[in-house]
Amino acid sequence: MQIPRSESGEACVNKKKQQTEQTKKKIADAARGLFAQKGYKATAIEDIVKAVGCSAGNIYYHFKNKEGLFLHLLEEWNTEWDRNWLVKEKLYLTITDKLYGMVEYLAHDQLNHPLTRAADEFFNNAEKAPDVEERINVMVKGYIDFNRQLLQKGIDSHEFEITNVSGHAIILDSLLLGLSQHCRRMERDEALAAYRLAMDVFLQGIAKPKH
Amino acid sequence: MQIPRSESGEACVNKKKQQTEQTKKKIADAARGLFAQKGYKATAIEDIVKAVGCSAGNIYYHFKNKEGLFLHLLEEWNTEWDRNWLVKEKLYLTITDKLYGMVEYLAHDQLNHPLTRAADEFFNNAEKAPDVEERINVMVKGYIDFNRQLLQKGIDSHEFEITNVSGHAIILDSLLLGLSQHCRRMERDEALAAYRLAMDVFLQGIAKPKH
DNA sequence: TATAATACTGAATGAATGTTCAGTGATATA
DNA sequence: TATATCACTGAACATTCATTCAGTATTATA
Repeated sequence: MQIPRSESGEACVNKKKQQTEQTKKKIADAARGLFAQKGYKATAIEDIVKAVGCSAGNIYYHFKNKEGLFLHLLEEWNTEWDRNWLVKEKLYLTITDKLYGMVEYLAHDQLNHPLTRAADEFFNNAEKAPDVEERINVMVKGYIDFNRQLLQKGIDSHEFEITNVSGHAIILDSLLLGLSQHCRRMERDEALAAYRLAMDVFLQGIAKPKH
Repeated sequence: MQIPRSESGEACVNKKKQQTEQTKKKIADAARGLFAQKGYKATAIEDIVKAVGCSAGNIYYHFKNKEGLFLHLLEEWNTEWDRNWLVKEKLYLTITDKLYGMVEYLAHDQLNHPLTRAADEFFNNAEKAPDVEERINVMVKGYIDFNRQLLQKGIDSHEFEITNVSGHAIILDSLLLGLSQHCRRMERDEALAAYRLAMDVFLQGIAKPKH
């Protein structure tokens, strides 16, 4: 790894870096669209090649392989989601509201961003290299941790009264994961209603017992 | 379709019918094991051929194609499940207990019967012929109807007090669907605990508000 | 300017595998 | 016994597709 000298060399070194970044982005953008539209397996490298207008070799120059390209897209999507959520989160005061806001955003994001379908196809595919398995595990842990933190905050603020936080974090993720699969068979409004109802049930399910 | 004359011809006609049934069963059994072990896509017809000891053509003589064979296994599994549940159900008096019993049985069945994994792979695969899509839709509707009926009974017996029965039926199925996917990353005991906790949350989530 | 490093090409590779079909032997029917 | 139906064979077919790599073009370095 070389660091360009900031005075003279910068523009020159950047020309390559910029080119790489630009190409990577072009590939990623085309791939994202195709994966979302056709699914993971049904999208051939050849399709991406045509869409980008570059060679197949170039894709393998910038990404390890098809799996690596797809994982890159998923990780990009996750960081983007986190970034946006950090802004939205501030709009809600209670954790209960945050959870409602979260599923609302999640539902909108998934409904507008059909990479979910390809992701489910990818995650549920049985044949996976160990390094891929590992990157998926990290992602799943991330989702559950996200839930855990939210739930913990709700406990701290005395909105819920659960003890098994990790367990409930998985329950919540399961609910949302299953729902995202069912929502494929629904209209938009129906799907949004289902997400809200799911959160109703979950929140009542972890609510403090009324005395 | 010819009906064998019961007196003289029976044994003769049955010889073919029996052979067909026997072969179909042999293929189904071998395929079930392989799909469960290796997943849907990773199981080649060739593998099944080797396991059964018959020709590839024979499989296509008895089943329309690979998808048809797999769907046959799923439908077989479902009817078996229903048949067993009908017996078990009687052990539980309240609907609440029935629901706990149901997830318990579901969890055991899925943990012992790893066809679930292949099923998820199959269901989540993007490329499906229209007739396959249809058979899957029928199955999914069946799962939701099953939940709906249980919930309706719980309403009739005044155990719950929900109005949107169909919606809750989907929520319950989502929860169980998502959970079955998470449980792949768990130990057996952990998975069983997760199923129970899920039902705790769901039941409290639809419980009558205490006055 | 010469050399090195980088970005990119695209045809060739190579393996996997679902499905078919002409043909064979066994079984039922007349 | 002759004919028709059925259960079965298995090699060949047809297609798909991720991945590689020897070589070219562009850009940076000394």
